[in-house]
Amino acid sequence: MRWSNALINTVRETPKEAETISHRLMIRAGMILKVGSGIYDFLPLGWRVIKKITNIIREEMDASGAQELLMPVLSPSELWQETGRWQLYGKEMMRLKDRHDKEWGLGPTHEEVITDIVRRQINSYKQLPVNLYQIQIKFRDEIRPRFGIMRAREFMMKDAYSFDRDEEGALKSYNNMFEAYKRICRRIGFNYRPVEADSGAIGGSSSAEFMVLADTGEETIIYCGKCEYAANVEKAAAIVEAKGGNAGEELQKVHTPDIRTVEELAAFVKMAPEDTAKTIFYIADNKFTAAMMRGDREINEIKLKNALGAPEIRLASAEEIKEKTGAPVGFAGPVGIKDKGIKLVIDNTVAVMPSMVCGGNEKDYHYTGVKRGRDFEEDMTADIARAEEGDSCPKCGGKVKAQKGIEVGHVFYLGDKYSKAMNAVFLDEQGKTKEFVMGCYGIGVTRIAAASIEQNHDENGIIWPMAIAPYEAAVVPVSIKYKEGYDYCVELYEKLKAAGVDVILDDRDISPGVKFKDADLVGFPLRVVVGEKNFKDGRVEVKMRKEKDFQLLDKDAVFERVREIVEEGKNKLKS
RNA sequence: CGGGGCGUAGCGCAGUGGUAGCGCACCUGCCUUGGGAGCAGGGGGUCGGAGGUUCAAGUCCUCUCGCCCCGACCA
Repeated sequence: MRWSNALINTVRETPKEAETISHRLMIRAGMILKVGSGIYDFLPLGWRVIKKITNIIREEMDASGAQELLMPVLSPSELWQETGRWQLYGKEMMRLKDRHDKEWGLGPTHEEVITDIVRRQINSYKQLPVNLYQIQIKFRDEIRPRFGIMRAREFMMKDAYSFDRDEEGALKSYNNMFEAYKRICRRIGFNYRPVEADSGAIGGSSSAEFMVLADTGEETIIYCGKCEYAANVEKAAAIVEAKGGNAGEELQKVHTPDIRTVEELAAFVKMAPEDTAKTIFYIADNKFTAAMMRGDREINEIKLKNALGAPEIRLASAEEIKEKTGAPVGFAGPVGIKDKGIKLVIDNTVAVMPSMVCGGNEKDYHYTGVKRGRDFEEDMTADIARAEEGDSCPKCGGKVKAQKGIEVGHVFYLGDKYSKAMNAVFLDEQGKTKEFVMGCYGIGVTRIAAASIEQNHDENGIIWPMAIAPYEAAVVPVSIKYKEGYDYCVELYEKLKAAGVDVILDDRDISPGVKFKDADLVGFPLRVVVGEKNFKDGRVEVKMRKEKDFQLLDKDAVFERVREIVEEGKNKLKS
C-alpha cells in the first residue's frame, strides 16, 4: 500500500473520552472510529490487525481439529426459552421484534444455537466428537461500555463448542482447546497466564481464563509465587491467617453513636479491625440472608453465591435491612437474627474467632464479646472471603500475590447443561439415547487488539508484534523529491510486496518529521528510511520500532535483511 | 439504575443577552525536506433537538436526546 492512497488519518490531539492507552492510541493511529457508545467502526488499519488476529486463531483452531461454521447474529427467543436463558440473561441481551411481532435476541453467545444445530445434525456416536467454531460479531448490552473496544457492546469473538459422547472425551476436548489457546496467545506475543475461573452465566463445572497481564486490566489475578496456582480473584480460594477475635468473654452492649464503618468501630472500642465481624445482608434467591466476615476482610459475592447455590444474589437495600432487622445499615449483627428467619452464613475466618465485636441490632449500639455458638448460631460456614495478597496458596501453602489482567480467552467444561435442557441426544453403540457432553471456548478477537497495545507501546505510540501488525514494514523516503532515493524506495517496496511482506510506502510529499511521528504512532515493527545523506554512500537505515537504535545497511542488502526479520518475527512463536 | 460533567467546524476548545471565534486538520499557491516546518490566501456551523422568556438567545427557563466519568462492597 502506498500511504498516499491509504485511508489512514492519524490525529495529533487525543480525544477526551479515551482514558486507557490502547483506546487513545487506536483512535490517534486511525484504527477505529466511534459510532455510538460501545459501537465502533474498524478503519482499514484497524481491520488489518483484526484480520491478522483472526487468521492466527483460525489456523490454530483448524490445526486442533475444529471446524469453522457461521451462525446468525439474530437468534429466536424460542431457543433461549428452552434453556431458560431468555429470562436469565436479562438486560444484557438486546431484544427486538420483527414485523410479525416475533421476538429475537442479538446473540451475546451461541450455546443454544449450536446445540440446536448439533441435535438436528448429529444422531450417532459415530459422528462424535466434534468441535465447531465461528468468528462472529457478538452483542452484549453492557451496563457501562468503556475503554474503547476493550469493553464494547458490539465486538468480535471466536466461539467454539465441543460435543462428546462422554465426560472423558469432553475433558479431552477441553484440554485440546486449552492447548490451542496457549498456542494462540504465544503466537500473538502475549505475556499471559491461564487462571482458574468462575463460570458465571455460561454455567458449567470447570473453567479457565486466559489473562493478559496489564495494569489496566479489569480483572484481578491471585497467583502463587512458589507453584503454578493462579486464579481469578472471583474464584480464588482464600486461606486466611487466623488472627484477632479478642473482643472479650462477656456479651456487652456498647453505645456507639454514629459509628458505622469497621475502622471507626475498631478505633472506638479500642480494638483491631480483625476483632470485629461485619454482617452484610443479601437477597439470595428471594431469601433474606446474612453473611458474616471478619472486619478486616471483604466478602467475595461470587463465592457467596456459589456457596448458597443461589442463581441470583444482590445486596439488600437499606430499607429492607431496617425492616427486617429493626436496625439501620451499619448496626445490624448476628445476635438474635435466627428468630427473625434470616439465614446466616459465616466465613471461615469468623468461625475461628474466639469472640468478636458485632452490630447491636439497634441504632447506635454494638456488642462486644460476641461468641459463636453462645450468642448466635450459623446455618453454614464457607470460604466467602475475597482472596488478598499475602494469603496462603491453597495448593502449596506459599504466599499468593495479586496482579491485574485482561481476560482475552475463556474455556468452559459445560457437561450436559445445555444438551439436557434442549434434549440434544445421540445413540450410543447399544442404541441407547445419551446427551452430548459439551464444552465451550471463547476468545475476544477485538479485545485482543486492545490488549496487545496495552502490553506493547511507548510514549510515541504502538509497538506491534510482527504477527499482528497492520503492516510489517514501512519504507520511508525522507523526501520524495530526492529522485535516486525515492526510486530506490519504490523498487524496494515492490520487491518486498512481491516477496509477501506486508509493506507500506510512505510516498507522501510532506516533511520527514511527520512521517517518522506517524510511523512510530501506528507502530510498524520495522522501518526503512532512505535519506540523501546516507544514500549518497549507498547506505540505508533499518530500524526496529521496539529498539532505540537503527543499523545502516548497504542498499543492496536491505531487501534480504527485511525479509529475514519479518519471517523470523512472524514464525518464531509458531510451534 | 444513582451521582457528577459535557454537547459550539472533522478533532481539541474559547465565547460578557446585541456581527460565531481560536488551535490542529482540510483546500490553493509559494517555500521547505532527518522528528508533528514557514508565509499568504481559502472552504467549512441549523451552537445536539423541541418549546418558551425577550426588541434580540450559543448565552436565561422547561422538556428531551446523546456522550463521558464515578458509584452500584456501606455495614
